[in-house]
Amino acid sequence: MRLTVTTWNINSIRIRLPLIRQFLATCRPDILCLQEIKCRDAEFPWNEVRGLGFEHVEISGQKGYHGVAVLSRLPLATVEKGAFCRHGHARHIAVTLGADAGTAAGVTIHNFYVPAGGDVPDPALNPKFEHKLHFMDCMMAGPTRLRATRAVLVGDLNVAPLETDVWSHKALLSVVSHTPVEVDLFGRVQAAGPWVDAMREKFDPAEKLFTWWSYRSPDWESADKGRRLDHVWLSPDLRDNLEAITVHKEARGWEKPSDHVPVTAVLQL
DNA sequence: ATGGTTGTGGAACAA
Repeated sequence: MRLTVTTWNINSIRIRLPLIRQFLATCRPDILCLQEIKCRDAEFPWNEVRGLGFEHVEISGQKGYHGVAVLSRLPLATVEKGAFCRHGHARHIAVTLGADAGTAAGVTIHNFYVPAGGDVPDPALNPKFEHKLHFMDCMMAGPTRLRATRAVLVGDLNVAPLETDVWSHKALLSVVSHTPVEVDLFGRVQAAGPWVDAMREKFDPAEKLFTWWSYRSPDWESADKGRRLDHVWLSPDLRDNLEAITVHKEARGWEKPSDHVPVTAVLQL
């Protein structure tokens, strides 16, 4: 069977429902992982989301900020949330597909929203940056250490690791998301799985590849000062099951867009 | 070096 997984930082699910509908008109993933839903569980548009065809919905929400959700057409067996974050932010949810999910049964999907880290790239001066590093430390080696077998890890990881993951490597060396300390730690988190960078399996690492363009640039497309902050990682046993990756860049140009675009992985299981 | 925009919630904060 084919398993299709999309990750999308939606930047408020309540005002972005029309955009999700627009996306689903051309791409109908089995699993849609959302970040920055920005609502409490009770404020989540449950009925609308079920109306979109996702019968199985798990969310970790909080008031106003952050928040992650997994929307699934396939049955889920287990759900975990709340790990990795010292401050109790809603930044992670993991699901395992149920025994009745065909050959995808037992696959685990981690959905992450790693802290952005503020503006100053110095953990001694900026608590948000220190928290970002701590969060990644927990992903790598914490008590809730990830087990990378039959697993997919997606989300807004808020790090652009490669020189080609930013519009200008030189210009962004001291900009949070692309600093050497973050990139180094990001690499160690990836190696700890170990995890396969699925996007770079399909897109030449020598080519620029972005998933986010700031709102603060009205001419985002012509300026093209993007970054690859959103990621799809696979456990190594699933590397050969990866059929395709799509970066839905067109979504950045839709009406009232998120600043992030969806990324979709197709696995043949 | 600065400022540029968006969302929540109704000021200030996060991104």
